[in-house]
Amino acid sequence: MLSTREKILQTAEALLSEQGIASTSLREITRHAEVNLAAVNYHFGNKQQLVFEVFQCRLDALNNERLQLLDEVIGNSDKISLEAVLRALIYPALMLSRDTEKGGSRFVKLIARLYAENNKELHTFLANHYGHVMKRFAITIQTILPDMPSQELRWQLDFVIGALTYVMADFSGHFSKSGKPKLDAISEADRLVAFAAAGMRSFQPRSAQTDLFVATDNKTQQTTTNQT
Amino acid sequence: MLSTREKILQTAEALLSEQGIASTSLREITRHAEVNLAAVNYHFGNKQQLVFEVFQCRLDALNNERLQLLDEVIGNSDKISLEAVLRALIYPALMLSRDTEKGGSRFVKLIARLYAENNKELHTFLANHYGHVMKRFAITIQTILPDMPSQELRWQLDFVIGALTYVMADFSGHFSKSGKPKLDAISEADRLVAFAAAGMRSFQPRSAQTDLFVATDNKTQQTTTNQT
DNA sequence: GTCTATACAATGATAGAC
DNA sequence: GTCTATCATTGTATAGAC
Repeated sequence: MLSTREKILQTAEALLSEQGIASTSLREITRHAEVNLAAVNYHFGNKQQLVFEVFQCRLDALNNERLQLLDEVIGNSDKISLEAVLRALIYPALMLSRDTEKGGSRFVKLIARLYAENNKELHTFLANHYGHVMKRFAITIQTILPDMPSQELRWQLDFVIGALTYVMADFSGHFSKSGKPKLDAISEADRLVAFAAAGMRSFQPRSAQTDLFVATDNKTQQTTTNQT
Repeated sequence: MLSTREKILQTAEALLSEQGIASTSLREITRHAEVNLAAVNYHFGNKQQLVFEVFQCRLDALNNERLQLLDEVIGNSDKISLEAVLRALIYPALMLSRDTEKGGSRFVKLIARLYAENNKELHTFLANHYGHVMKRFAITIQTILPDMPSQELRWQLDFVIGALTYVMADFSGHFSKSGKPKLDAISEADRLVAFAAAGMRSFQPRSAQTDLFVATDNKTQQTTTNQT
């Protein structure tokens, strides 16, 4: 027999990721879980905390898988390829987002919903649970691309995470009326890996990079890089 | 004197993008706008429609600016550079997201919040208001990179839009406790343009692309491209 | 057509009994 | 730990004034 807390957590994950946060009432959750309404407040404090805890376990599992893959990549060869590292970052996430059996795809949509809330609590929450993972990836990549300033690397990692989040949440179809033929997770991940790797490798110290742009009469092209 | 409808729209934009959708009640909006609560339902039907209309004018302005820039790029030279095209896509959005004076940055956060709702109405809404813009960019890029299959181009454009959305909403700081020194919009846009251009140019027909990956025992690397 | 006052069901949250 | 009862607030709907 599951504890009241567990019953709430499992029911909440299913309902929240299926219907969204705002559209799922605590009463609906407790009714399906066959527990009392007040039990939510007793065990989790309020609705937001419940939502956080719902995906915390999933988030930890995802990041652990990423780190394990990264360890394998580092351990298996002394010359690490950039693609392999990016793969360790991207694959687990995209596989999870395409896994309908264990509810992974629903969970991913829940993450996307949470993203948009964009509040302070979520900020610190993500910093605590994602921060060390991103840092490890950044450090590893820096051994592969030693000429890239660490700040530049962080921006580029943001680009990659942004693109990943976007395709994970399946926003992709939004811009075409017809929709788009689905690709399997592997192919889609491979494409993103190749795209990201090329983008990262393209970096070269400022100067030769801006010639190609067509000039607009905006502010002058001041580009100060404060770091080596 | 502003019409009731206008007062609601302006107040709603400010409050919604500042506090989020769920946290802003219709009563708060009407109180600040000094109009009656029922006026919202009369003029907009319901809360969701109000939210849509709030950013519709902003969205149109953004896309018109993009298309105008694209026209300039196409008109000014017979050999169009990929960077210039991506710039027309990225610059207006990133400039808007960094414009605190005219409320652009707040508006951008509102977009990000809406993204996560991920409902059917928003899907068709975005298809109607973004679809033709993306199509024009895709067509233009295809003249620059004629060897890229149009499907591949759509995925890559999704990657770019994803990365753009991410940095626009300023999610960037989420993964580090310390935060990150802000860059001006121009520099950040230039970085994303260079990153995206390199990623797009990196495409080459399947086969030579997968060698570098570390093998996992997942599904075989089936990648069918049904389109030229 | 435009606006107002009012009512209603549902929600998240809490206090207190057991 | 669990439950009942209750609260203020929410989005929405309607009837009627101008």
